[in-house]
Amino acid sequence: MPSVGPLPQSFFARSALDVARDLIGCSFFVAGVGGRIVETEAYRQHDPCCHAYNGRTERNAVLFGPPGHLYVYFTYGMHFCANTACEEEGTGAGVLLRALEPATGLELMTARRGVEQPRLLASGPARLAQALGIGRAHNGLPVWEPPLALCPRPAGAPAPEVVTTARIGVRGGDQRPWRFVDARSAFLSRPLTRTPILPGG
DNA sequence: CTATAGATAATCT
DNA sequence: GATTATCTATAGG
Repeated sequence: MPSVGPLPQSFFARSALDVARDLIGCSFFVAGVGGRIVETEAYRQHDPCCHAYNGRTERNAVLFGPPGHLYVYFTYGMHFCANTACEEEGTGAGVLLRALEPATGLELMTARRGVEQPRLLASGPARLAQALGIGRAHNGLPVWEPPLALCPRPAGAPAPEVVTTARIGVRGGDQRPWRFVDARSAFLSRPLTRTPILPGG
């Protein structure tokens, strides 16, 4: 019998690289609003681009906590972004949720975002957070309990073609191939044609 | 199509 | 005081 429940905590107790890759094609919902994940980025503790690189602080504490809890941060004076904490407790690693294909709650997402085109609803980490209504109140919540839900790809749904590129907007223009995308998705924050495919990941 | 400026405030040095 | 895992609007080719 196929499992139909949410992803268990053990899913996140692995390398952020593996989690980021395996999250492509899964679905994420906040209070029933969400869709299919098409873009993620991995951040590991000893990578200078990771918020946990300089050690634990009040802001990044969730990254060092148990895996599978949501790390929400505020940046540029106006944007929230959401990650799932990964690897074992005490390790500062996570996966940034960068884009999803809207599936449920289209009307609410449209109202929150103030745009009409489905392409612009959740194609980018701050857009995704705004569309799903993610804010400080969600920081630290486990993703397998309401109001959050992170569900595996339905049995029978085709496996996505996952491709890796450099991460977007990171300091130093770091070129590690730690961005994971569904190569056939039309809902990426940046098209693959402008983000050269890198080997490995 | 690409490039760049401006918004705007928590966080960290 | 500097920086920021971004987004939008606008200007230019």
